[in-house]
Amino acid sequence: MVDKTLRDILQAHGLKATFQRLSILEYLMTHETHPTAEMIHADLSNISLATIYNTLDKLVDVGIIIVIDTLKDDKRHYDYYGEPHYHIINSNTNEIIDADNFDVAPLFEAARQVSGLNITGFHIEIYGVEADQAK
Amino acid sequence: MVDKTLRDILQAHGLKATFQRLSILEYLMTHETHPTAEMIHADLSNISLATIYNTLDKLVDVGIIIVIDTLKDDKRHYDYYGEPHYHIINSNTNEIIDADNFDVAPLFEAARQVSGLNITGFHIEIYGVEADQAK
DNA sequence: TCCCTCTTTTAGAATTATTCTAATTTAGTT
DNA sequence: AACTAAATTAGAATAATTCTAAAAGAGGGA
Repeated sequence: MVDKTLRDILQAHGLKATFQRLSILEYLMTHETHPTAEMIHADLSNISLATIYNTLDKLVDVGIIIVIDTLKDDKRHYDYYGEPHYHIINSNTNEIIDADNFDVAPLFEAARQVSGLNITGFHIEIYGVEADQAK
Repeated sequence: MVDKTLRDILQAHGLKATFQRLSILEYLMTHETHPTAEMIHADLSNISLATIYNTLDKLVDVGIIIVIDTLKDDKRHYDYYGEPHYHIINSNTNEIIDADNFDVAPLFEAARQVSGLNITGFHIEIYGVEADQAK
């Protein structure tokens, strides 16, 4: 049934449900680690690195996952994006916290007013430091 | 006097005011193109590419400029960040629009509540498509 | 169920943006 | 004017990501 759900998610986005895609999607849905391609490859070592990259690209294209590439390590991190959310990044540790306690509707409206575009998505990263070393 | 202001900006952030840094900072302040290191190097060809990268890193570190690396071209784009603002990205054209008609204070407060961190900055990118091709 | 076709996967090579190195120059101070 | 730590530089090195072209697999139709 997990498998069924995963198939449904892929097919709803027009992607064939291959073993590799099911594995990678499940991995992203069950890990809160915001992994890189290499990290996924280390755990799913029976899937080639090229396929990891190909699949991640596809999942990003259809909007199932998103990329975080603002970390200091210069690698792309991936995040399952079932529910839209924003990220809080601890600049001391590079830890990424998922959060959704903010309504983006007013921001969308502001962006629409400025640009005239139909808004399709967002990426928000908030940076912070541990409170006792703020200054 | 422009030069004076540029020196002041650099020195206020603890950076020596070299010819190269003055040139690159002025370039970023006077171009709305959100250029890459290569684009800057193409225009300021008397400055070595290594120095362009070094200088951009320094300017990012002290917060004078920010990086946009969510574009499809897989290159880092840089943006003078004199006044905090957010970005609206036209997914059809990759055009980046600077906007500031949104108060981030409530978002900062939400992030502080979730994380307990002292919030130091933000990165917001809103994606959109031209209205007549939204669906 | 069994083809058929188009898509996906794969290993390894290739690419290229960015970083590193070590030598030279420079900014800012004494 | 001299000093010293910091900055610049050319070119080599790195490594994340992309490409290639051959093999395997998914899913629809008969």
